[in-house]
Amino acid sequence: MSFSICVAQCTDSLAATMDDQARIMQSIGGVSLAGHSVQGGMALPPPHGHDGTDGDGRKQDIGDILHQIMTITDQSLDEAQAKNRKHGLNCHRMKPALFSVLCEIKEKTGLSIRGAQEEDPPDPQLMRLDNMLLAEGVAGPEKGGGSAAAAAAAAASGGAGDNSIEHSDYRAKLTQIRQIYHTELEKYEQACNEFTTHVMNLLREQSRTRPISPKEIERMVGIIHRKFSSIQMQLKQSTCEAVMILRSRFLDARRKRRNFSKQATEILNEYFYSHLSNPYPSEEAKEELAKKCSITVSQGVGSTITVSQVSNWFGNKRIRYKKNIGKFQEEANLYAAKTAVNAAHAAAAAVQNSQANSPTTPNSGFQMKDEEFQLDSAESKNTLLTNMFTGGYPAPCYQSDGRIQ
DNA sequence: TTGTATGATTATGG
DNA sequence: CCATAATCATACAA
Repeated sequence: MSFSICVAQCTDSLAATMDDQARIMQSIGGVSLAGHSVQGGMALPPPHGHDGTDGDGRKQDIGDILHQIMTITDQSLDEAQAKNRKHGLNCHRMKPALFSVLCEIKEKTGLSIRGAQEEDPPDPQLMRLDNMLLAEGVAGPEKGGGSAAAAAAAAASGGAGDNSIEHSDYRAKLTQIRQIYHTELEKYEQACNEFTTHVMNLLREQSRTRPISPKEIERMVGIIHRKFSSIQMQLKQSTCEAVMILRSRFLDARRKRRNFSKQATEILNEYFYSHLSNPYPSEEAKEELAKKCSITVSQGVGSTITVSQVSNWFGNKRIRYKKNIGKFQEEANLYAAKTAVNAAHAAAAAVQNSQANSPTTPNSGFQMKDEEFQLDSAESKNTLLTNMFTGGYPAPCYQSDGRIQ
């Protein structure tokens, strides 16, 4: 959004408003510029202390003055040109009288103008935008905003609180948006003030020639402020859009799956199968696993792995292992062998042995929560074969109460 | 192109 | 809040 355009818009409409005023004065004042007639109700007051002998000439006189005033208004007070005429006007003997007349007219017309647009209910959309910006941490206080945004993002993503990489990325972008928003807002504020002062000066200047009540200046200021706040609303709107886009991209990125590296999977599997009887790593264990996975992957292409990802992995692994132990048997044996090697530093012969029928071979089942999850050793040995024939799952025997036999 | 593997999300329960 | 189960959506192999 171009700032200068906004100002231009504002200026335009302001000019239009002033134009309107001039027109209103012209039409309501009921004075034809030729000075031929003065309409009924709005008749000019009789000149003080004078009889009407030279009425025609005076009417002409007044008409001239009015004409000059109108011209000044219409010409927006071109300084150099109008100075002399203005001076002349100000010193004119009829000036005070005319001024009071104009004031009176103004008083009457001003009421209807003011009455027409007094109501100014807080725009519901603006409030919505404000609320959203506040909630997203764009409009809030300085550093609290960042954490508020993080909290909002965490809440939106289901509470996975600590995937720092993507989070910091998100936060950085949000901060950027935030900064832009604030600088723009400040610019608008400043421009609004400048413009208001300018207009007020202008009006004050004009008020020496034509009657402008403080109420009217107030009204004008109100108009300007409304204009600027509508511009601000555009800014807020586009900021909201930016935040939404950022967030959806953030969530999309999270949703977009990237497989873990070979090493990471290996580490996780190692832990899983070596703790098969209780595959629930503690918080610390998860942290350690996440760190280990991230380290081994750091020189590669993959991203780092977070604690919540480790949790996801174990959650998926448990359920999938449980659902089809047969499918994981080979893998289980492999990792069992691996851990055996790692733990005991055994000789190659020992490895062969353990692969065949070591006690560490995970056919002993594990405890899932409260449910006992046991597999018959006979069945276990035949699973691969079973799969080859059935091509499907070896019928996990769910009982009516949901337990697995 | 299709089926499977897999990481992430959602719904539900304690 | 954590676990399971179901489901989504993509990566990847065949």
